[in-house]
Amino acid sequence: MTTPDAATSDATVPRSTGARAAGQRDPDRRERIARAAIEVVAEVGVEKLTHRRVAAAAGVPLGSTTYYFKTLDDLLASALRQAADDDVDHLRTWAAGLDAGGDLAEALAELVLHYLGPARAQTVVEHQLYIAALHRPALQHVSQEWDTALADLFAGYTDAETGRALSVLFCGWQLQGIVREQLPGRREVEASFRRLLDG
Amino acid sequence: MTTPDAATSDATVPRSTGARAAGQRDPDRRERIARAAIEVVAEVGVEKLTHRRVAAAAGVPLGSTTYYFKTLDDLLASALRQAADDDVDHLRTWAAGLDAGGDLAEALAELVLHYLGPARAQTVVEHQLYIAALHRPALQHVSQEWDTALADLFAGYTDAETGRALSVLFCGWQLQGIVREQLPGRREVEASFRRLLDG
DNA sequence: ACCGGACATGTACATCTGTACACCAATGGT
DNA sequence: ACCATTGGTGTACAGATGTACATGTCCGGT
Repeated sequence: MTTPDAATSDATVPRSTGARAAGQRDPDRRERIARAAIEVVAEVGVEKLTHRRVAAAAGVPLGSTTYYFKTLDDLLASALRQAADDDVDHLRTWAAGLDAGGDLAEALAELVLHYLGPARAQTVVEHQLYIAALHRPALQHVSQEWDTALADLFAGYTDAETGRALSVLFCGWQLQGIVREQLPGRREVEASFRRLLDG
Repeated sequence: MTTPDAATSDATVPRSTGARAAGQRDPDRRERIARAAIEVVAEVGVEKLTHRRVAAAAGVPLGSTTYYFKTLDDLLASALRQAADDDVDHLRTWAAGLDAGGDLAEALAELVLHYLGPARAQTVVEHQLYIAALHRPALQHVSQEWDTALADLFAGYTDAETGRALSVLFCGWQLQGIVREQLPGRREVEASFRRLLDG
């Protein structure tokens, strides 16, 4: 990220002959760029997302970013959609690995701590998506789908209304935990979920 | 907001004589500018916050914004601090007006709906603050204070841990409600709070 | 009456940004 | 063997932006 060497063109050197390795097909390029954009958002925030930064992070020239994404908003939207999809996938595999007889409150607490610890970057991006969607109608549908998926997933173990309540509490823990340097206690998180489940 | 007439200088007209009404003291200026910044954040988001936009919204020349706030980050930080303070004030008066024998779950549900309806702009700004703080250490302290105040307030009616849980659920409802066009049902919100309280 | 300093403003400027576009390279169909 | 199409890249450019600063204007102290 702190290496402004490659892909920071805009210089006026005519580059003697042709480009180095142009014309080679690279089918993953588009996705690589989108994923680099996610990385940038996680590290510096949406407000600092620029074509050039993404290009540097992806290791591609500036032109590539505008070739695959007509506009910056387009790039942002694709990146956040990608991030949301990845996240839902992750949640589904989590659910699949959840053993049926286990304690749901305990599992939820663990999940919260996972998202605030090892997967912190993912959580950060997810919340940036939420906020970005406030002023970008094209993204509202994406973030709504995300928390609907969350509620549906949780509802599978209880009922629709409880599922929604769990997802709300879950989001709350994520939001409050993400800004604090100290993580909430596992016991307390678990207890809060249990209260919703026992009600 | 859609009137880009005054204070959009940067033109090259030498403005015949001196400025119109310069030198006049205006003690509220600083605060007016900060409040205009809040307005801008609410309307277009943090990523579009610029000196010029704030100047236009506040009805002051560009120079004023850099006079009172050395840097843009400084302006943003002051604005968000201001917003958080206003919000805490609002919460305290809400608490003061809450009659002791009343139903807390009902009151909380009403509060949530208030923040998603009439006071939607305030909620939007509050969440932008949260997200902005992620990459701005100077702001982390502000957002932490805000949700601590929330938890303490709620704890006054129950106990510390319940207060925290209520604040988490409260934030969750705010976050999920802010992106949806349809508000959550009062009954459902109230029920979720009641579950936490009865646990 | 005078003056130092705070308030306030208009303007200049280097820099960054989004985006357009002309160009080059490979591929696949005929 | 040819060439149209698509993938890929470097560069240019107009506009927006943060910020500095010279200048003007008023107030309070002496």
